[in-house]
Amino acid sequence: MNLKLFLERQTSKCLSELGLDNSALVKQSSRPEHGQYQANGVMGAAKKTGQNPRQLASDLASLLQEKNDPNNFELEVAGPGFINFTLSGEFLSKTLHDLEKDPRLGVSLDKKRKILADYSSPNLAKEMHIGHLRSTTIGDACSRILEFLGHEVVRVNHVGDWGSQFGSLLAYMDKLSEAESNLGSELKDLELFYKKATELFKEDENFAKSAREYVVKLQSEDPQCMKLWSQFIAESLDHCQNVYERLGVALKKENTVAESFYNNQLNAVITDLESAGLITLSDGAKCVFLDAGKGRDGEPTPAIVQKSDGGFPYIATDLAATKYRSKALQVDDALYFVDARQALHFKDLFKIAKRAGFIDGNQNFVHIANGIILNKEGKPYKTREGGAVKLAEVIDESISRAKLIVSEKASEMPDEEQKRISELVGIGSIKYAELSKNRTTDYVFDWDQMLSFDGNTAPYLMYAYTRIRGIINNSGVPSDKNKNRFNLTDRSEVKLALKLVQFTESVEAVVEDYNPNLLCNYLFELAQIFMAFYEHCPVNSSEQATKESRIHLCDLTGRVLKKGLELLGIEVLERM
RNA sequence: GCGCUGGUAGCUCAGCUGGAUAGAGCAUCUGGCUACGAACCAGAAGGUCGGGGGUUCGACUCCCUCCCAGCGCGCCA
Repeated sequence: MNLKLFLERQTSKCLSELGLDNSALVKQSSRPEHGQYQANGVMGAAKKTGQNPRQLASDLASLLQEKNDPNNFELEVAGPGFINFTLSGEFLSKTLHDLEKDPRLGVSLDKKRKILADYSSPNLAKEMHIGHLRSTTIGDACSRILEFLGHEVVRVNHVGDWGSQFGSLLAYMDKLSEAESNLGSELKDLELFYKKATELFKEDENFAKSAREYVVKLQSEDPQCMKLWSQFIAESLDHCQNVYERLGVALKKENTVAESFYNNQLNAVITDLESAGLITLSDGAKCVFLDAGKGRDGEPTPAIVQKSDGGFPYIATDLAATKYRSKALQVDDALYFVDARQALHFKDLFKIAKRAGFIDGNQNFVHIANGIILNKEGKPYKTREGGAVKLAEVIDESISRAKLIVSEKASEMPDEEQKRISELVGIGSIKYAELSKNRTTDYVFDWDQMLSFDGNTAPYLMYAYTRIRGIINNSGVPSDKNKNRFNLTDRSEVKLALKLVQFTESVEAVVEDYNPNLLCNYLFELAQIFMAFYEHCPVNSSEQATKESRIHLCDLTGRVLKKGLELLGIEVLERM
């Protein structure tokens, strides 16, 4: 049961019986002295009708008492008109007992929707770097959570596999194959490959000429060119897939729908825009003028959907994608997990798509913007200039740092197990570092910070889990559920119990605006509360009834931690 | 020039549709391993929430203005 929702409904119902249609605005209390939940809506409601807020709060409290089982919670009217709720131990214990029997841990299913999640979406011309981490981890976590809530999630990796940037790469491949170099091994380091190709482009006239010709060949789908291109793309996709697998990201190759997939739909898109009367010809380019945008010169700026040379800029591809997602896939929602610099692009894109009838009014196409990762100087990494830390490198470094600690703290464990622990701790740390931050703010990349294993980090949560497993394994108590109710006597038991029943509140909060950091906050707080409980309340040395109640509390905490971390895409260990 | 983000403790960040005395982590200081696992716990210290106005019972949150930083704005993706 969602306690917050329960109290909100009860209170709002009573409020409306008093003739007021305001929401009760029930929230988790800001401080323990104010109970466990508080209703903030009374003051606003009183203001509307000119009543005395204290009086209204007190009337409302009486009505609430009357309509509810008096054994459920105590009420207190406080301050200018707050109502504070304190749940009874028995009510909490009962709620917890229900939670224990529920494989979904109190999280109910939503009305099912078909939701497309477009995330990661790297450019295949280059190796994945640190900048791709946000979209990838946030998109993945949100997808997992939406699935858990019962939605059909269509994962899409909209990779960049087309455009003029491939000219140099293909020309370089051509050059290498002529020189009979080992193309395969050259391609292993995509970053270096890209760098060499761009350098040649700058320095070598002939090469530059060849590169430009390859752009044309690519557009006309020249067979020899397409062969090289396919080889390159396959190599690059393998690289991405390798990163996803190492990171434990649920993207599969079959989730890839590359830009080139839409090539044969682009002309139709332009025709659609023309028949919708949206196209204006300007300097030979086909443009859509939107009311809002003004450029540097104060003139309205168009979105160019077809260049004067007949080529298509990426908004054309994206328009084709919205149409495809809407009409062919028939999604209810489409979430684009892409960095905030694209905000204007998506604003234009969705506006045009709506006007052209690609998206209908019931569909939500929305840009879930994430902040960008900055370098030490506080500047964004420029993809085109390179220099961004490779994602594969971050993974390697994190695992090797974890290895160092594991070999020190768990030297008695077999090498295989140490290796496995290092991997999960290393990967978990990276993902948690990313997910626990607010999605929208930019942050400076720092090795030590991202790969820290102390405090509010993945290892802390994983460690809490191993402590729980340790207790349970030593307890000798069989893990059959449906036991008696919890016996919550110590304050730290009550705190833990309350936190556990709030799991559903945090999961639901995430999808309200796609903020996985809210779940991270919750899990960290849960682990902290558990740690305090662990210090205060002996489990296995307590007398039988207390021991059993506490074992169940531990077990439930473990289940919530495991589930929560799983929703973030992080695995737990039995010991570490 | 216009637009979009953001500015909270020494550092990195939370702060949930306006709610009660602004919270964590790291770093610093003090205490705790013959103890269900010290990747931990208990405690201390640390703040004009960028500045200034305004709205109201109440503002980190909403409005205005200014300052600072980053990003975006006609043929790159």
